[in-house]
Amino acid sequence: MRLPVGRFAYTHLFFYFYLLTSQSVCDMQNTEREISIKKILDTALVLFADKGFNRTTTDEIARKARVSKGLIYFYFSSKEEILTRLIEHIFDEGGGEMADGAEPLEFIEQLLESFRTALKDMTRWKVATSVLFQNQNREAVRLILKNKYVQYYSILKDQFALLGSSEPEMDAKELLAIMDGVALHSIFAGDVFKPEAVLDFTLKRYRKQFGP
Amino acid sequence: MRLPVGRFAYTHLFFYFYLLTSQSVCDMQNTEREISIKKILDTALVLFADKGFNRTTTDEIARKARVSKGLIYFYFSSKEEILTRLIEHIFDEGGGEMADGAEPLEFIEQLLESFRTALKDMTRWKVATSVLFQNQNREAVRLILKNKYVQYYSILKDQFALLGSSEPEMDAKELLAIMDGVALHSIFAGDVFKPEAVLDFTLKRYRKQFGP
Amino acid sequence: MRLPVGRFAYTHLFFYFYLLTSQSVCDMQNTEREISIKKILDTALVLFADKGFNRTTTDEIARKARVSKGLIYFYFSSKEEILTRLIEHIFDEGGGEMADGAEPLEFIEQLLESFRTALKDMTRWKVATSVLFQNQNREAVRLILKNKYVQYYSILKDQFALLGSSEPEMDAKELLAIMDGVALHSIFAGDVFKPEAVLDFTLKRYRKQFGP
Amino acid sequence: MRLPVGRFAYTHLFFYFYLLTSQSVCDMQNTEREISIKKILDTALVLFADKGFNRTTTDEIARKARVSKGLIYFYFSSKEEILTRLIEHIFDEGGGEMADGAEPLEFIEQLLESFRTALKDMTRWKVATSVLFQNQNREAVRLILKNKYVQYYSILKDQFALLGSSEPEMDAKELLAIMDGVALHSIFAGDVFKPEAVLDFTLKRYRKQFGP
DNA sequence: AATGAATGAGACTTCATTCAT
DNA sequence: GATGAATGAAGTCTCATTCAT
Repeated sequence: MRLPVGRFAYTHLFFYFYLLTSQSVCDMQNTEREISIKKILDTALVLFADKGFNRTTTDEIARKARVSKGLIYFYFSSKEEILTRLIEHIFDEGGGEMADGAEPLEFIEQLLESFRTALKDMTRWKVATSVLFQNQNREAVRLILKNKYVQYYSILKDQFALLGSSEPEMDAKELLAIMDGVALHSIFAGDVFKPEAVLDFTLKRYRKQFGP
Repeated sequence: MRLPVGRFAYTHLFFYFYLLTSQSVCDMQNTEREISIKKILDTALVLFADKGFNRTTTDEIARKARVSKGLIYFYFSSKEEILTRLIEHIFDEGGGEMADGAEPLEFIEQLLESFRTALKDMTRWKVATSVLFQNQNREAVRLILKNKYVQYYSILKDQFALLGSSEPEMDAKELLAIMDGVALHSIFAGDVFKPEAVLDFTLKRYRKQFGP
Repeated sequence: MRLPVGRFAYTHLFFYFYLLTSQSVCDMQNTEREISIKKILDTALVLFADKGFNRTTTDEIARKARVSKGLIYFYFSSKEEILTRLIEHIFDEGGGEMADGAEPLEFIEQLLESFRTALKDMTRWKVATSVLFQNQNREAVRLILKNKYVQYYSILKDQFALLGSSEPEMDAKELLAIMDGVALHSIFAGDVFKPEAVLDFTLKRYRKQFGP
Repeated sequence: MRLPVGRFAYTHLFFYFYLLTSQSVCDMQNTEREISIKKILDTALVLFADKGFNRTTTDEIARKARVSKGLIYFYFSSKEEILTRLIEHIFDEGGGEMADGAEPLEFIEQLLESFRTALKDMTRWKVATSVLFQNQNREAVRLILKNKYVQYYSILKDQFALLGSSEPEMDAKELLAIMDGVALHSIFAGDVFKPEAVLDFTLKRYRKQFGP
């Protein structure tokens, strides 16, 4: 069985944003068109993360991206659309590699492992939340996040079902909550909280509960 | 045994904010001055929660609070100061009551119960993130949150110890993560996610693990 | 013959302003009414001189004068009226003493002497011009200045007539121009210009022309 | 002998400002950019002169210049910067032509003649004082003015020396004082004072004293 | 005589967006 | 494709003035 796990690791909200900022927004850049779009998106991403959506002006995006303001509106219908496209790109981005045909428990282990790795780069998280929370009341943003959430939740649910969980939905939701809760606390109290410890603790519990 | 539980309910980040918004910002309202300030703060709070700080205009605050725009600047030096004063009030607010001398498991039950109640008012949560992640305030706010976190984490840790947990620190941290993770997801996917279900699920696990 | 010379010394624009700032605006202060008015005028004067009319707010006048903003409008119909009353006070202020029954040449000598004295206090002049020029396009201010100018010009003209000048009007106007021109240049180039020297030079010319 | 008289006419403070306002602020106006900047500066100058800096609104500048309010802020960072740029232009402006190799007396005649012409346009003078006496600019402006003063004073002093004056420094200073004094009085009492008369009177005196 | 809370018109400024070239 | 000058609606904030007490 071949699960679409290659992309799974980026399911949850925060983790997605990590990737957002560590990679280039768009890898295709053959035509001039794509080069320009990429320049705009890359620049906007850094600025949105740094100063927030509202405080970033199209003027600054144009200046830093070394394109004219007019060109931005040639490719994007509005500033809002830059944000939307940015978020869509994030979730379409390829993720890390997951062992093919892994056992469910192994799958979760790998997931938490890569999550812990991501957590170590704290500055990345901050950038992510900055973008995320400053736009939480934008309906467009909320919808994307919600859809992605539902989509990936079902994958995790299946894994717990394969593990033999009696309430795979609940297990899936709880794990997602733990991950994002840990990420959130890392931002505020990372120095005293040691977030990775909780992930291990949770994993240990799964092993005891679902292991051989 | 008398635990300082009266304030416990406000431990975690988001829950704090719930209280902020569910109560009146300022209780003294004898003089005209205080009545006006209260009207402005109360109105601003709801609007910030609803639309975010940036999208709320002073014009709208004035209109909804039924005061003139000038009066806002008579009491607050800027829109930013309204936000600052709001945050200060949050952390000065007193908390609710916890059953005195409750059993540890009962204590956690009550905690999750009041948390679930808070979660129902979704718009309230929004103010928290909106306020928290404004770039410029972040460091100051982060410190306050961190201190609160550490302080209340120790209380929860003690409860798990009383329950007979072999790793009370981990249990405490995990529970806090679950709570804030649930809160976070409620914002984005509350309609499909049913956050309260996860809380029950977790509680059931505690009962099985620590119950009689 | 008794000329109204006691007041003459304050004829020209700048010299008037010197007195304005070196003396209290109003000497009567028996009743509470007069005390309050005096406090307001005195405070406004310093502030207008320091920051200019526009940049001085009624709020600041009230605060520094230790009266309420309402009281200012109880005694003055507008901020503009404070300025007008201030300028009127300046021109009504008593001046220095002039030797009674002095010879015309002696009269001019004394005039220039007291003018030179006033010039020494450079900061005073700056304050004067600050108030004066910042309000030059206010018609009310211009009218007061103009009337005073005409009034005192006629006194000086008479003195030159007594001296035997063939064109006393021209002599009077020229002398007034020299005085204010000297004052003006003192502000900008006082350190290199030595304004008092010009006054002596002019006086020497009068002595040669009109003297015995 | 070739005196650097070409620029002499702008020696004294006020006269400088006349030129400022009688000429276009910026001569280059090829590109659209320069045309717009010129429109804004020219309009602002007239308005500042007429109503003073504070009473001139950006709205009015935009309306009279027939550009949008936004365009003003596209080229100038603030209303204050318009003022600053205006002052800079003043001192960069080239001056009029003086008859080459003129006799000293002729030179002074021409000087006073062009000065009298300048005086006729009263509104022009106002911008000078309005601009000059804004508190915040004073020190910077004062220095520029002082340097110009010293520089051109020396030219006038030489002319009086050539005329055979026994005290050319004093004559030079006195003449400069008369000119600026006359200008000053023109503003306040121009309608009754007839400033040009004094200039003729002074010139007549020079003719009698230094003429053939 | 005195207070100070309250008002509202209008100021400066910002910035997403358009459009002629 | 690309530019950048131009727009104008909307925002924050100021402050002279009023008015109930």
